[in-house]
Amino acid sequence: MPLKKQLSENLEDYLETILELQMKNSVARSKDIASKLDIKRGSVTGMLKKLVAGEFINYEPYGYVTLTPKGKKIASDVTQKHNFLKDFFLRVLKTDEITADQTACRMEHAMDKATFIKFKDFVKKLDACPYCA
Amino acid sequence: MPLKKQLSENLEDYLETILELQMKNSVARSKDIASKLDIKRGSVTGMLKKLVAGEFINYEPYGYVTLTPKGKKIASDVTQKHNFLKDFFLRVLKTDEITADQTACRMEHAMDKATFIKFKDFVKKLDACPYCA
DNA sequence: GGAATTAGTTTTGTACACCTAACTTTTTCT
DNA sequence: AGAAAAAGTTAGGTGTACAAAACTAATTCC
Repeated sequence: MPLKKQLSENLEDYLETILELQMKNSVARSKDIASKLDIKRGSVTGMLKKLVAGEFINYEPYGYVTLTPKGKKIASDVTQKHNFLKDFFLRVLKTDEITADQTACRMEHAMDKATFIKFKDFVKKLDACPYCA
Repeated sequence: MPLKKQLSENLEDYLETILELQMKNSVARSKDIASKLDIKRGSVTGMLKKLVAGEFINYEPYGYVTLTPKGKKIASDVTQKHNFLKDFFLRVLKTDEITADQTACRMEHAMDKATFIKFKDFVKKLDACPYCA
């Protein structure tokens, strides 16, 4: 299995979930990843192998999952996008919480870094606007 | 092949492309769909079958592709989202044309109807803002 | 410490969306 | 009309990501 440069949206979601679980529980367990992503445990095992192959996580059978620096970087970036987008939907567009979260979850993969930076600047300016706010 | 209620992002892209080709060339041809979506002709045939099965298009082997009312509705909705998002990236965030188009193409599937309406209202307000504009 | 429970793994199979290559139909051109 | 080119189809194969079910390892709890 050759090392891939670019991760699928899917694997990004795994990394995001792993980071979240690490934060909350200090370690990420296969079972919890499965339940967060709403998939079966058996499917997780296979995906973890891919993430190991790509050196995004450290993992040995029956062990805990931890992020490599490379994996952590990606997980952080995706999480940041997620939170920022969610906040925008919630606070600016005033959607409900669940929609905001779901939409952010799908969009976080669609926005490249440069566009995200521009978007952040835009929202910052917006928040300072006496008319729009 | 059972009729599916909800279309995959992929099939939405096909419908969007078919509409675009219909506009431009008055009819949509398999070859042009393939080249627009950057896939092989053989793959298009299979996807057209699915769209026929779901009653999103009219199509018979070696014939032209036309959208059913149902298919046209979806194609129009997606196209509208695409154009609006692209305009936002281009005009408000000031990204380059290609990035705007690509990002819109990925995001158009991620935004549900209600959120899109809120987003449109937001941009309208924004355009009227003396500070932000 | 050994049985029961829980967690993790493996295997087999499915669905989707694509490709290649060979084939057939249609169109074009002389 | 008939050959050549273009367009479309079919069949077989790939990779990704999932499920179900049987299996194995690890934990928990008397």
